[in-house]
Amino acid sequence: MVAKPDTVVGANAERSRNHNRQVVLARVRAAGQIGRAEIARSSGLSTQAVSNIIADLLEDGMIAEQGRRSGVRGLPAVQYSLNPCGGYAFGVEIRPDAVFAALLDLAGETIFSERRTQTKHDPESVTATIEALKTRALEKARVPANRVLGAGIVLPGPFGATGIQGSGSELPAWQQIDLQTWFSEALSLPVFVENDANAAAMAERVSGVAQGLETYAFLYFGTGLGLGLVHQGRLIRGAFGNAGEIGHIPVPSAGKSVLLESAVSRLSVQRHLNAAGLAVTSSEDLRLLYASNDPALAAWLEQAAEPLSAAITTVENLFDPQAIILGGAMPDNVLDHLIGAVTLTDRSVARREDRTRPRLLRGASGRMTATLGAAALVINQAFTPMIAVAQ
Amino acid sequence: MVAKPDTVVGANAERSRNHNRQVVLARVRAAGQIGRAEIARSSGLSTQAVSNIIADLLEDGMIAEQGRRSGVRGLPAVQYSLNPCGGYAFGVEIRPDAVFAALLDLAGETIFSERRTQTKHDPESVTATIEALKTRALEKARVPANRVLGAGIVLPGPFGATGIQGSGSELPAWQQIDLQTWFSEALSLPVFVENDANAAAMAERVSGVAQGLETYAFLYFGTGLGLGLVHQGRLIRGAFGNAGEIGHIPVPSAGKSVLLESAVSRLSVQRHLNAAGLAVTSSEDLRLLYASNDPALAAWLEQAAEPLSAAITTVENLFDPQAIILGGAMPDNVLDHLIGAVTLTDRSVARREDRTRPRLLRGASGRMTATLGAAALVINQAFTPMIAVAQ
DNA sequence: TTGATAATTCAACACAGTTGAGTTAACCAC
DNA sequence: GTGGTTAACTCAACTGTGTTGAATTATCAA
Repeated sequence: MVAKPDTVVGANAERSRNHNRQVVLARVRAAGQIGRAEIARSSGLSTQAVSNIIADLLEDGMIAEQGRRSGVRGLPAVQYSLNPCGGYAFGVEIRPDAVFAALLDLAGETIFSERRTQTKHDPESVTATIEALKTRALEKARVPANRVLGAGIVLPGPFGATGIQGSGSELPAWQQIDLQTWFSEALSLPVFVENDANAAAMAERVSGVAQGLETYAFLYFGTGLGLGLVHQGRLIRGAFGNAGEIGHIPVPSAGKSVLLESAVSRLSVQRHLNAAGLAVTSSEDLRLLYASNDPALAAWLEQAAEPLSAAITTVENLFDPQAIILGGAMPDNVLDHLIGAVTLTDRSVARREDRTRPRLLRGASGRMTATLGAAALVINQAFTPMIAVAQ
Repeated sequence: MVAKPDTVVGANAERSRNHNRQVVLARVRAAGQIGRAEIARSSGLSTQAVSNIIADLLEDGMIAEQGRRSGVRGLPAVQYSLNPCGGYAFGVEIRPDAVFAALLDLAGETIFSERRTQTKHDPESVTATIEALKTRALEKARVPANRVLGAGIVLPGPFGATGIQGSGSELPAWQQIDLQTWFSEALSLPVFVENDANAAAMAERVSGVAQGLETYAFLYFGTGLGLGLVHQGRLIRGAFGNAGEIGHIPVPSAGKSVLLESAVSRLSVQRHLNAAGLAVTSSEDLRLLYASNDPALAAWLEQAAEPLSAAITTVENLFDPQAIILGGAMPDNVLDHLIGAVTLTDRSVARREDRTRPRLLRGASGRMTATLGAAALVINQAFTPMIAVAQ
């Protein structure tokens, strides 16, 4: 994030109402179908208050009536559920060579996505592409502009004090820019800026395998290796917005200590395969290579197991998540192999009797994870009540 | 924590007011001295609202008037500051052999502390000791019972679904108990239950070296080795309340991968010294041993540097804290040595130009850290606005 | 001395949630 | 079926809390 720390502010009528709308919306979303009285019970609001808010949300098209529930005594409760077309989120992922965009509805469904190659890297050119993509998305999906709740912008971290942080970036002009303000003005929308791993984590929560999870971690294969940490439905960004740089942690590998990234990452596997004379550029290449039982890839996977296991153990014990998700720029079959190859130690707080879910999951969103995640930031925000958060 | 997840609830007049009181109180505390208009500006409330709340807080004795500020144009602002005797927090640490208790005032000053040896370990006996300690604390410090804001109870984690989790604990009876309810009834106070590392982290925030920090980590030498994670002023507990089990992470040590706890912990140093024929039981023993340049201790410190450095690097990169604090059951000279021996890598998100603080700090609260932390949980809570948090 | 500046208060007001009584529609037992 | 029970829901009066804008006050600066 752009080091603009969330700031707690005071409550007033307007902010309270907003907060309560989000509380109600979150309950509707979590339940799928729910009646007003039940929302009231679980939210600490009176039925009357919930009734008023529900009327509001209905009028705004955010929810829809679903008939009455029967089978129990008493007046059957009118059920409500999310209205997917009640709001949309625009997501953008800026990569070195291209810009990806996606439009999601409230339910997290992708209703538009597109990739644009990007040769010019100055802020103005990239922004122009993004504006064009926004226009096109709304047109193709026939979504009125005022239904768009916000835009998420994803770019590889880590971030500096304001813009993107140096470290070999070819984009010095970006470093001077307050990204949130910049894009907010360009798109006339509330904007959320995030790194790829964090966004990917949110993507899984909004439409992937992390639905219903509140506390989990996402190990993201991207440029490097990142970890998105979600705690009680909120991203953990650290003091300077650079939490989750898991690629930089030391892990054991065949009797030596190495950086995780050097043993387990997209770059690592590519180097390894190159050394074996194999040119691999896309995830599809990797998928086919794995399917053909390539020995060089098998060797890489073999060496990756130990450091990856160590990293997983570390995350489990430091963060105690409900699950750890693996995803990003790796084909599903490779991810599945890695998940199978990880040694889960018993000496972990994640080892418990009352567990109902696997400790490791494969991400559902594939190659577009981070782009969907950009939009997911907006969706998630619509369901995350929090009085306060300046700007 | 006792796996009772914080739940966001709806806002109403009463909860909003409470929230706002805490927002104002937090501003007063952070500033030391501050006027109403300034609070209003920084909190998003109107001056009038702040005025009303300040009047409330004054009446409750939580703050005190401090004269007017001059030197600028306009009506001089009346300054307010915390009134230390406006509220007190009772903290209890339950150890296998003893019970520690402390009473802190609002400013975080310790105004009472005591240790009681505990031979009986059943819930009733321990609770009786705690009740006795509470009575004695209030008497000795001349604090009226209604000024006590709450009690913090600290016991070594990890916790199970309800009570303490097994793992060799001699206290099976505790496992069936909902600790928060149990102690809340016994002490007639709001109660916060936490593990030692988390409590220790809070102690530093309320009266130690973490004052003013919002996001940091505390490496706690206790029974094992724990990590208290504070993110934006709130503890990170993980999904099941067992985040921070850093003792279980694999780290490199002389070409092998070991668990951090086995190389860096109180138990580890004791075993090492025992093997060298040295009997060490207290921190004071260790302090003297270090002061006398004992070669066995030096050897232990030597071997601890590599694994500890790896752990520090891991925490920095996963969590991106403002600082990492070392403390707990180790004498200051040993902690200082360890801090000096850690290799801080440049390949860390913690390496930044705009840094004003050391990356590593020594905890200020010594041996009582966790006990003070128990009380600090209460104090911190009084300054942490959050609409919602069921029970 | 006078004007500018900024904190503070006052009083009317608006907003949102609460309360308690009353209504409605289903289930259940006879 | 009939009538009692249950629980969701609505209505209308009410309450608590923050906001607004004008008036007041105290200091600085020219």
